Parts: sequence; structure tokens; C-alpha cells
Amino acid sequence: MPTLDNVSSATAAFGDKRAQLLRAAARCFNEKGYSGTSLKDVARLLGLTDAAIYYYIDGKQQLVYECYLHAADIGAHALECANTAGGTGLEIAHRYFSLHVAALCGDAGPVAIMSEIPALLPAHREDILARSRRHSRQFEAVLRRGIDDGSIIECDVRMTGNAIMGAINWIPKWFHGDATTAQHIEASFPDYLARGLAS
Amino acid sequence: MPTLDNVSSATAAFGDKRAQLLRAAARCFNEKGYSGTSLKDVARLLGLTDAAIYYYIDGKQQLVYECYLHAADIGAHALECANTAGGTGLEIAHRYFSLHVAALCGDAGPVAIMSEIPALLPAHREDILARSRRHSRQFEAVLRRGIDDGSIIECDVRMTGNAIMGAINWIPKWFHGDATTAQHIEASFPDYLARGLAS
DNA sequence: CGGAAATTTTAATGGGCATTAAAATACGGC
DNA sequence: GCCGTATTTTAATGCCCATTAAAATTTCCG
Repeated sequence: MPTLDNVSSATAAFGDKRAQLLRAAARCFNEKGYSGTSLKDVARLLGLTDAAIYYYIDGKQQLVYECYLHAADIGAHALECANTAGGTGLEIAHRYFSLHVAALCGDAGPVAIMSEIPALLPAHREDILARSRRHSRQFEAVLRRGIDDGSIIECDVRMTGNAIMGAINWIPKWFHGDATTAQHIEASFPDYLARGLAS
Repeated sequence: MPTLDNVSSATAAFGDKRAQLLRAAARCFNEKGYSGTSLKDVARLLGLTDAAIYYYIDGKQQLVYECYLHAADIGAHALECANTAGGTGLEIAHRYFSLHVAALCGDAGPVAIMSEIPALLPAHREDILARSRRHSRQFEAVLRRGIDDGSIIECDVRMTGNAIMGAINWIPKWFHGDATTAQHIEASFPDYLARGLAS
């Protein structure tokens, strides 16, 4: 039984299949909710038996946790990249939208919607909530920066951030992986979301 | 055992408690998902036993169905009211945002997020999906009208509509009924969402 | 107060699902 | 072709939950 450490060892197979598992789980969770998907559902997508999943991961709780962790990473990474490139607040926001949306529609996906946080184990829940809050605060900081530099209209950054996060978070609910829709999303979302911010 | 018909009969009590039940269920569903909430969870909110729920409704399936039906009605009604008042496409859209958001935050709520459609019985699912699709198409028609009359910028109405619906649909996920937050939502969302549409 | 209708509870029943252990199979190096 | 390890399956186990029927309680009208 290989551990997580030897991802780069002789067998990339284990790590690969584990990643496949996480993606299959995210897809199921988005369609039917965490509680609504049985491990048998996830297993079927991989051509496996439900019990086989335990070879790759500790249990269902660990599965959601890692899915949510991945989702949080995707968002945090997009915002971080957008920030380091610099520019006005509006430019950073627009770039963040593009990066996050592209990640949601790209190979990293499907990314799990964090829709059943109360179902997490307490320790996991607090971790995920902390990451989620941090991401919101950091995005609000971008908005405030834009207001200060005059690129973004004066607004309630908390509420405007919530609106934007809703639009983005909802994507995995209706986007199911076809490439042409992905293009439409990437072509429309960032522009629309940023237009509502412009001063 | 009163039927649904005598809502206005001697006992408004039955209808009232039934409405309470639907609201409690919507709250639970939004927090923990449909599959994640047991009837005991819903019952506890009302100070009842799980079995008592069956006095008011046929079962869990019927409960979600009616919650989703209510959610669909809220949205359809908001759009209909916004439409009949007339004006440019942009004005109608803005009015619709205000009405829908106010309904989500007001006494009609909590309104259930339609997040576990696959869990519905086939007949219920098709009904809800049809309503959902119709609502989307009607909103896209408003956008097209705005593009035609010049009030709304040229855009992919399908994608822009998806972005907007996401922002609105996500509200019940983080809004939990306090009045001051409701005011902030109603003051921020319609303006932000409409600003992204303006030509 | 008394009794019928309304409301709620207690007490089954059965099914689905996460989880586990042991057995079976696939697979790569020698 | 053979052996040990990796992978998967089969076969339990036990819990939680939706649902139901019957009993108990409340409500309210005469």
C-alpha cells in the first residue's frame, strides 16, 4: 500500500488513480450532493466496487474534505496569481475571474461545490471554513484596492463579493465539461462580472 | 385530517403549520442538503417528532418537491411582476433583481436552493426542470429585449443569465435571516448585477 | 364535564449505506 | 513460469433513516 509520499516514485499509477477518484467524487457531489452520493456511485464511475475506494482513501469524510480542499486551493491560487501580476484593483479582479473560471472549466475539474460544509468532521469543517473566509477577505481587499485607486465603483465589498462568489461557485452546478460551453463561460463571465465593478 | 382545500376554513392552523413545515425543511435543505437532512432534523425545528411530519405531508419526496415548487414560484412571480411594469430591458432586469432578491430575503423565505434535482421522483423532476428552464428562457428574453432597445450591452444571454442566476441562487446558502444583512443584499445586489448589463 | 375530531407519539419494519476483514485476482520483476 | 506485492472483490456487520400502524394525548364544541 503506497503512501502519498511516493507520488513521484516508480508507480505514478496510485497517485493518478487517487486523483481520478477525487474528480469522480466531485462530479457526484455536485450532481447529487455529498449525502446523496453513495460510495457505490463514485465507484461505478471508475468501474470499481465501493469497497475498492478504501484502498485509495480513508473513507467518505476524507473524500469530501479533500475535494473541498482542492476547491479552496483552486480559488486561492487563482486569486494569488491575479494579485502578483499587479495593476489596478479592477484589473486584478478581472484577471482573477478569468483564472478561477478557467480552472473550474479546465482539467483541474470538476471542482466540488462547497455545499455541505456542516457534514464535515469538526476539524475539517473549521479548516475549510477558515480557508473560505480567508479567500473572501482577500477578494474584498482587491475590491477595496480598486475603490481606492478609482478603478472600482464605491460599493459594499462584502455584498458585492458574495454576489460574485455565487456566480462563480454555481458554475459546477450546470457546467458539465463540454469544451464549447467552457469557451462561452470564459468569454462571458469575467467581462460581465468585472463590468459591474467598473467605476 | 383536513385537506389542502380548506386552507380558509375554520382551522387556518393546519395550513399555517404546513407552511411552517415547508420553511423549516427549506432551511435544513439549504444547510445540509436534501439527502443530508433527516425528517428528525426538520421535526426538531418545529418541536415535533419525525413521525408527526407525515400528518402534514406525504413524505420526504413530497416535501422537497413542494419546497422546490415554491422556489420556482418565487422566481417566476418576481420576473412576471418585473415584466408587466414595462420599461427598457435593463429596467425590467433591475426590477426583477430587486423583487427576486427581496423575496428571498423576506417572509417567503427561507427559499430552498434547487441543488439536488436528481433526487426528485421522475415526474417531480421533470416538472421542476421544465419550470427552471422556462424561467431561464424568460429572463434571457428580457436580456435580448434590452440588447434590442440598446439599454443592455451585446452579450451571450445564456452565459450572462447563468452568471446572474448563480449570484441569486447562492444567496440562501449564506444569508440566514438577519434583517440588516437583508438590507445590505437588497441595496447591493440589484445595482451590481444590473451595472454589468448596462451598455 | 364528555366525547369526537385533530394532533402527536411510541414502537415496529425494512432498506440502504459506510465500513471492515479476509479472500481472490492481477501484475511486475527475476 | 514463479513469487511477492498491489489491487479489487466478496461477504459480513451495524447504524441511520423513511415509513407505517396503532395508541396516546390534546383540542374544542355541546
